[in-house]
Amino acid sequence: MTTERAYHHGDLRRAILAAALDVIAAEGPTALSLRDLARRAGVSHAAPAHHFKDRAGLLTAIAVEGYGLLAATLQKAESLRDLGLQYVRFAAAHPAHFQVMFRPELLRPDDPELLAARERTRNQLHTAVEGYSDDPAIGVMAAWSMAHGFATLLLSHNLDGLLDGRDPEEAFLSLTNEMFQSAKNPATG
Amino acid sequence: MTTERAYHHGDLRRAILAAALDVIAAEGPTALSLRDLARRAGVSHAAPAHHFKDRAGLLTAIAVEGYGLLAATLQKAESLRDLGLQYVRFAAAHPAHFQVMFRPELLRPDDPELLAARERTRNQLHTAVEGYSDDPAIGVMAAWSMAHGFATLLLSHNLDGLLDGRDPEEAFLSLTNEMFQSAKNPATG
DNA sequence: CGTACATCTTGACAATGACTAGATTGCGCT
DNA sequence: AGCGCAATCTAGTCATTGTCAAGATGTACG
Repeated sequence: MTTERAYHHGDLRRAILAAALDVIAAEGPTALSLRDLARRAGVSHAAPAHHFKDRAGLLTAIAVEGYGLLAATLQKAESLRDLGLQYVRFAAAHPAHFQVMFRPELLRPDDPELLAARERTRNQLHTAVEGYSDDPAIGVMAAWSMAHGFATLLLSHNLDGLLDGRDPEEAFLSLTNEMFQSAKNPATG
Repeated sequence: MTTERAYHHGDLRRAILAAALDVIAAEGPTALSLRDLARRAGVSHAAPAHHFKDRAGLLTAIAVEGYGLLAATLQKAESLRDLGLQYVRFAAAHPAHFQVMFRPELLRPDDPELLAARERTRNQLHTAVEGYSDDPAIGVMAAWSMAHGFATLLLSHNLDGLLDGRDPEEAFLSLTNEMFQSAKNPATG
C-alpha cells in the first residue's frame, strides 16, 4: 500500500479512476457522482475537477483507457473467431470501460486523445477482419455486430436465462459454429 | 390540436411520454429531466410525479411500451432473416424505446408490467427462431446478438464510417448473406 | 531559501429528484 | 341539482449534485 496519507494524496487521479470503474461496473455510468468519488478518496468535493475538468472529462479518460486496453487485447487474436472471443472477453473483464466507450453522449465528442484511441482500435479491427470477406466493410460490420451484440446482451443480463449456467465464452464459440454451419439451412426463409 | 389549455391538461401522461421520447432520442436517457418535461407540457414541476411516481417509473413505462411495440413488429416476420431485419428496423424507428429497454439500471427491476411485456417479447423471439437450430438457446443467442449488435452500433453512430451512405437495412441483409456463405472460408482460423 | 507551479480546499450558485401539504377539477351517487 | 370524493395539478421545501471562482498548501526547482 502507498501510505494512504501522502497528502496531495499520492495519486489521486488513479484513485478516482479506480473508484469510478467500481461504481460504473456496479451501477452504470449514470449512478456516478463526482462528489461521491471525492468522498471515497478522502478529498474535497472539487478535487477531481483538477484532474478531469468535469464529468465528461472523467468518462472520456475512461473511454480512452478502454480503447487502449481493447486494442491490446485484439492484437492477440489469431483468427477471426478468436477476435470475437477476445472482444467478448474484454467486455466481461472490463465492463465499466466497455459501457462508457459506447455512450457517446457522455463523452467529449472531439477530444483528440479519444479520437486517436478509437481510430487506432478500429484499424486493429479492420486489418484483423480483412481477408475474411469480399466486401471488407460488410465483413467488419458482421463480425463486430456479432461480438458487440453478444457482449452487450451479456452485460445487461439479457442472456442469463439462455446461458443457463453455461460459460459465456464457450457459448459464444458454439454460437459462431452455429452461424457458419447454418449455411445449409434455408436461413433466408 | 386539442385546445392546449383544457386545464387538467387533457392527457398529461401522453404529453410527457411524447416529450420524453423526443429528449431521449436526441440526447439519451441521461439528459432527461422531469422538471424539463413538466415545463414543456406547461405544468408545474411536480405534476409528472402523479403519473409516473418518479424517474424510474417514467422510464419503466417507456420500456413497457417499447416491448409491446417490438413484439408487434416481430410478429410480422416471415423468416429468420426477416426477423433480424424487423429488429433493426424497430431500433431505428424507435431509438428512445430501444435504448431504455436495454438499460436495466434505469428501470424498476421488478415492475410486473415490465416483466410481463419483456417475457412476452422473448417468447415471440424464441418461437420465431425455433426450428432454425439444433440447439434453440444457441440459435436465439446467435440471431439476437447479430441483430442487437448491429442495431446498437447503428444507433451509437459506430457504423457511420462503414455504411458510407449505404442504407442500414440493406447493409444488414448483405451482412447476413456474408455470414451464411462464409462457411466455406476457414473462419475458425 | 524563496519563488512558481501543481494540487487541493472552501464557499457559493443554479438545477434537479423527491416529498409533503394544499388547491382545483370533474365524476358518481343520492 | 347538489354533495362528496378521488383524481389531478400546484406550491413550497430539502438534500444532493455539477460547476465555477478564490484562496490555501505542499512540492520542486532555481
